[in-house]
Amino acid sequence: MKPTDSELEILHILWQLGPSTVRTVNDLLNEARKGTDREPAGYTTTLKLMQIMLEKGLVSRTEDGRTHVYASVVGEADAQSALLDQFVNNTFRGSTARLVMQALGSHQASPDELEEIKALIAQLENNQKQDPE
Amino acid sequence: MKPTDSELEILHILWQLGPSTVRTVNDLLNEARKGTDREPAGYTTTLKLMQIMLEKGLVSRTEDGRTHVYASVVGEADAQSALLDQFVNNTFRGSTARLVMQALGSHQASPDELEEIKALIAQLENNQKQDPE
DNA sequence: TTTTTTCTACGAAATTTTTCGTAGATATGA
DNA sequence: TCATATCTACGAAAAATTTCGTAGAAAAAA
Repeated sequence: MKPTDSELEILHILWQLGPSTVRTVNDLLNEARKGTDREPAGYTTTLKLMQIMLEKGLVSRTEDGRTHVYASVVGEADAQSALLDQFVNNTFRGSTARLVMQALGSHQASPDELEEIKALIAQLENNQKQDPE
Repeated sequence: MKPTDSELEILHILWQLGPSTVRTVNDLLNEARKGTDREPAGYTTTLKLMQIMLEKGLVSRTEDGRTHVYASVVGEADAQSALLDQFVNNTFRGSTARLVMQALGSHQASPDELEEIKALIAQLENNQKQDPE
């Protein structure tokens, strides 16, 4: 299921920190919002959001005494992959190549990053030759 | 300004068709929705959305007799670039490289597309050498 | 023990997005 | 002409998302 923007914000924190309490998530959330135009979120706001995410199955939780510890159900890479899929469809009409071109063209990647990407392409091409299904 | 999902759906049609009437947009919208799980949109729904987009400055319009002809104010590439920016920030914490890796890794690109991308990288590297600002 | 702090649950207000019904004007067809 | 179809404007309902206040339980501090 597709997380909303706020939900994604929380998932990021869970991915970074691993299983966390609402308090921790809320603190980091507001830390991250400093310097942006977003207002800090109240504690119960974050709590409510995480409860909703639990209902949706986006996160799981375990009890640790009185407090609840939440964890993301999906891994970061899987979620990114799914979101990327939707984004490519929505915004680039399904063309991965156009996305990549746009990304490399208008947003600078460092020489190191370019090297990494080149290496990946080389590897992909290799697989295609050796493993042509 | 950031278009909502529905607004983006309409922008896609305007980009494909160029300046269009509400009727045309609505027809294509519903055509495109066939086969998906989205319900077809009523005419006045699309009309209202496009009026709101006009207020927001996402589209412009001219009168052709009794009907209005709407056009996207931003070009597709510009819009994609802006959306990509947000998406990279939201979903990949700002790392273009990780986005590209993920895109190439889990979503297949054809050999031709890989060639294109390689060419682009070569060009970028060239520019970096010649034009080191 | 008493007060203060820190949790969760929950309802509901506020906001944003999406949908549509109705009214009135203009064109089109019988 | 007269009915029918097509358009815009507009208000407002419906749905989804975000925000927060309050209440009550449990823990921590005084």
